[in-house]
Amino acid sequence: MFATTTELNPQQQHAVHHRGTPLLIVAGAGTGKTKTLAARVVQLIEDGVDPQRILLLTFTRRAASEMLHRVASATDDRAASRVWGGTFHATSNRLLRNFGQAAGLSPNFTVLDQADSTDLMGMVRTDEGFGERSKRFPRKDTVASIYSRVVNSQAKLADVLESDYPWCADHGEDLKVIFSAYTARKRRHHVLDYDDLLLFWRALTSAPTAGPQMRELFDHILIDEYQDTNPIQSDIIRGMCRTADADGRAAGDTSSIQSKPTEVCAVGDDAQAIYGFRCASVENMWAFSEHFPGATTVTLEQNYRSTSPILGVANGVLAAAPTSVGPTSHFAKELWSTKTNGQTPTLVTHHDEGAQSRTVCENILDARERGIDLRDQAVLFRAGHHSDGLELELVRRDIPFVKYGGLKYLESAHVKDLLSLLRILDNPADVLAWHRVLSAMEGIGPATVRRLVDELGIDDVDAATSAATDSQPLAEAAGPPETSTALSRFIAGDGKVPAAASAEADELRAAFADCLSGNANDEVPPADQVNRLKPFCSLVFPNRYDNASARLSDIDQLAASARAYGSRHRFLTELTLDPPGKTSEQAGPPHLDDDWLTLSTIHSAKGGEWRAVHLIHAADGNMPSDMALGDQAGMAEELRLMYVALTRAKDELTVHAPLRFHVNRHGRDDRHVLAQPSRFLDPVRELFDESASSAQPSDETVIELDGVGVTDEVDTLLASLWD
DNA sequence: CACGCTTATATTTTT
DNA sequence: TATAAGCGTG
Repeated sequence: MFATTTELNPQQQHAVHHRGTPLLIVAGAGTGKTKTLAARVVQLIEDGVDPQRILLLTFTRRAASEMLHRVASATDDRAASRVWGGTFHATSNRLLRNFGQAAGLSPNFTVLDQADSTDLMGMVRTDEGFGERSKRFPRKDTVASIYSRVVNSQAKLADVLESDYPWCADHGEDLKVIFSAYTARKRRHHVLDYDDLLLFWRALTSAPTAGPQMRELFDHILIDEYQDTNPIQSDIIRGMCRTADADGRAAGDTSSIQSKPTEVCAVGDDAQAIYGFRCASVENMWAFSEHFPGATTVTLEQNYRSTSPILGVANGVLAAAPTSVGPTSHFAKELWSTKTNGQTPTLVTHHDEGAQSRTVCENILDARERGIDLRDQAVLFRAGHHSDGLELELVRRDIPFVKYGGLKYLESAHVKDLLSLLRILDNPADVLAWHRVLSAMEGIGPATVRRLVDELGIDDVDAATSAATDSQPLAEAAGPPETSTALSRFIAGDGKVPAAASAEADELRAAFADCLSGNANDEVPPADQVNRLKPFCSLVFPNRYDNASARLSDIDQLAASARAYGSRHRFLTELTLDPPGKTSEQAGPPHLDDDWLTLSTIHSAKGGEWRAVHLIHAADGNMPSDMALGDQAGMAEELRLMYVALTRAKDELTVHAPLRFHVNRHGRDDRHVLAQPSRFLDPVRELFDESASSAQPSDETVIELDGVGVTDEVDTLLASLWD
């Protein structure tokens, strides 16, 4: 018997043992959701279900590994490792390697991450000549996000433009051109973006042979964070389920025994739906019993995480939502806790951001004095850049931290440079990667790149990849190098480069050759390839970047992480599907004492919990973000974001609200805006201990303050001249 | 044709 | 800050 099963409360037990009909677990924050889900998997295994036939879909890799870790410690490691666990995207990647051929996909397809697909969109944008239009054309990021929104919401471009991008409405026709060129290019080069992973998976579930085969794979499908799935993901789940009357004999197959229906178990909390911007729709959860007839619902309401005072604030925020906000939750539940004694949460208002940073640092050190390690504390915020000021202060005080969310180091230019080198080796038809690498060299610009791509036949996809595909159907490793003519021709010296680039090009040719020098079954270890490519970087970086040496040492870090992988292809794929969530920028690599503070966006903090939580920038304008004002659905999501943040705290909760902050993130101007603490806190203000920060505004701010004051005065004077 | 300069402009969250 | 677009120089 699973040891902790006995520690489960009746509702949790019910969720673990329920069989026979689809199950929806409505699990409030901190109600032991992870524990319950893990216990259910353990129970399934103990009941004799083949672990391999269990699919556990989670929102992040972190969530999957935590859950499977628990499973492993309750059963045995081998069983746990055979469970299919991971994100929708990672699982799709795995399935498409095997079943993708039914959809005409090469098993060696490359996955583009967000930045890659944005870059590709940018290439298409310029190639299609949208640079020189009379009207200013949307930037590549905007184009890419419109595209993704259209795909994920499955809505018409015109409707998306009207509702979400009104300022781009004029470019509807042009966008169509770009989108189809973008799609054509992806197909041509056997490349999939994140959205494709979902689309292809869904399409395959309704393919005549692959569909039934995939449905045969799993007997149990468990989905975590169901409130944050989008319509495509919902289709996928349904498409992966055997129902009583589908497939089986109906499809005319030979087996005389009809397989039992697949059992689905979804877990979620609609009060914590915070991914609407990614087209997640809580409606999936609300419609669960329509999508899965005969479904049973179990509600978990006992909160094991937070003290009553903290829970009181969180419940209050949710219950007393302002009328401008629509309904926040459809499932009735009231969280309660047995941890009835606890500190009253604190709300601190600050004069400005600098004062907030200093106070937070002091609070953190204070809490540590009281016995709360840094690792038990987190600072949460709405947007990645909200921690900028605090990070400086933390570094100044030598407080180690790790930041989750915001810009990741994989997205920094120099890391992408190196990954592009690997990607060329992996898929010599990857024009995007070639483009990046070639133009990094001295004296090579857009025109030369075009010429080289042409001369080397990089864009000549059939020649470059078909050989690889034919020779290694379904194999794990990438195609043998000698068949990829573009790359081998480059190595052999084809492709004239300008004199200024010849040394760099020679180094690159040699490095590529060395990286490919292993034989087909025994590739050069990926870490060694990274190291071999480094000299090229040291030639090229100084022209490209100011701080070349710092960036070069990041390459070493990359080599270190490559060490964990046996093949380059796997390394690249894992990296795009499961990018390390941490930012590289740290206050020194986690100090000797191995204790560090967590900084995180609220989105990335989902599922986390800490003894002390410091929520910063909780001022109107930031929370809710003023971009959501006027949009009911958006406001509701902002409120749930607040709820998620508050419910991360176990023992101590401090909410900080600076009353002045910059209007523009990158603003070189001194413009500030005055704000109130978040309106979401208004109904629960009496549940807080309120105080005004004693920290003085920083010197710079005083100057800025004067500046603003003086400007106002002058402007008023001027205005009086013509009014 | 590359590259270094100048200008205007945007707005958040992530697999 | 970073991206896009335009312009002048070599």
